[in-house]
Amino acid sequence: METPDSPRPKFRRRAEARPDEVLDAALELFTEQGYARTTVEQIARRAGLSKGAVYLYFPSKDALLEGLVTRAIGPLTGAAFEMIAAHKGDPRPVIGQFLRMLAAAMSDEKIRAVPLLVLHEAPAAPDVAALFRRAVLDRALPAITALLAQGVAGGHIRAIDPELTTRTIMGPVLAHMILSRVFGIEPEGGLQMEKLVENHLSILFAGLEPPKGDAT
Amino acid sequence: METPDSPRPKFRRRAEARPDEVLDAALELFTEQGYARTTVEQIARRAGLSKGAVYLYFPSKDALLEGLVTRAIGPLTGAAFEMIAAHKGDPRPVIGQFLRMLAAAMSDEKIRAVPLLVLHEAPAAPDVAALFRRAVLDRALPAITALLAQGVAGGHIRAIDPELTTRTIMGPVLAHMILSRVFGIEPEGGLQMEKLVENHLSILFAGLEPPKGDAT
DNA sequence: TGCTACTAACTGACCGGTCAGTTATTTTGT
DNA sequence: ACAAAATAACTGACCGGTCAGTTAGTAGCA
Repeated sequence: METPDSPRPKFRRRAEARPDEVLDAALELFTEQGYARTTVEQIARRAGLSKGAVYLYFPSKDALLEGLVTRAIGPLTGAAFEMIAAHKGDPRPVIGQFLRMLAAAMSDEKIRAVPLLVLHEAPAAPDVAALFRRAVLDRALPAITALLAQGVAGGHIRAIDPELTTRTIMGPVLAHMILSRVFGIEPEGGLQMEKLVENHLSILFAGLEPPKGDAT
Repeated sequence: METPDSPRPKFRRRAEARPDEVLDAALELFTEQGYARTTVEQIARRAGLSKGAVYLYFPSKDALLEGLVTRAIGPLTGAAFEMIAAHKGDPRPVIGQFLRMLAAAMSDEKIRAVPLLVLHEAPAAPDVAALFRRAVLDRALPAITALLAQGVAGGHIRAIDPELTTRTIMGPVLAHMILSRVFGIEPEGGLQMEKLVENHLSILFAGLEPPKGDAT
């Protein structure tokens, strides 16, 4: 967790961004081997440090995992989620934007590595899982649910269950990412996250089309 | 893996199903704590045995994990998958059947525990992940893809990408299961796997409806 | 029925290795 | 010279796997 910048170190022997370098190394190794099979010594070596130096920046191995998650969720502001939840009118364009953004993020290895890591280590690290959940899922899912409910109320989409439909919207992207990473399953010719999203959206939008003759 | 029945033991002190009991205990503990944090001693105790006795039935801790997966995928026959792939006509009823069956299976904790375990331990146990992949995913996904391709060719559904659409079909069920387990995220009032599937199918089927005026 | 011989099933102490975390010491920048 | 930064050697706990020995059941025989 704490990247100790508060007690600002007057100078640093080599770089100034040591904690970040350590986290980068840890993320790589955790991703390759999992948390339990990665030793602090390995992390230190990859970051170009000795084991002891790692403990200068992080109080424990667990703190590295926690630090990775807090670093990843840091940039997430509530603003985007609130915009989604507050949208009036046909929700589909917003859903499209959201999914394309999500897909773009999940195509970047550096970004998707953290959620996948949390996924793998959740049973052994429930605190970290809860942290991630609160920062990400507990904000994203209700926003989409509200968006859908508003769309149903306004007659812009069919009368589906807003909460369950969030799964229909996001599930394919998540599943695609997880299957490709965990089992190496990919369509011929790469991950094709963009094509997946477009194909999915075309089905989804058609499936949400309200029946002819209405408008509240 | 090997449950040694071949050299049939003339008699057994207590039950005959000791290896199964050990696997049950292992599955519970692996699910609760993850593989790495579970000790063989814990497994033995929960199965009502000593650690040494576990090694009478399984050559290593890894073999327990492998044994769980082989036990789980044993009942899977190729017949069901072949039936799906060979179906002629509108694929939607078959997709509905398939998803409802999948949902029912994933509602049973004993059944879904194994895929989730594989998911968590895949980076540390690539062999086991590959085993699961070959037995399950490499059979299910191509079957659905073939079913969809046939449906498109016959004009029963819209001209979507068959391979990518498998993700739209299965993703929500998988994501729902994973989110609920990993993060404890559930809709109000339980997992509602059945309701999720019905809601999903209604959107999906409408989204696959072919445009008016065709039929090959 | 009761005794002996036999063995499958099981136990728990132990060994060897690993690794998170600590500390005494050295290096480096100012 | 001094202190921050970093190191490398070390410690102690933990755990997978082994094995010599114990227990509880069966079989055969009288």
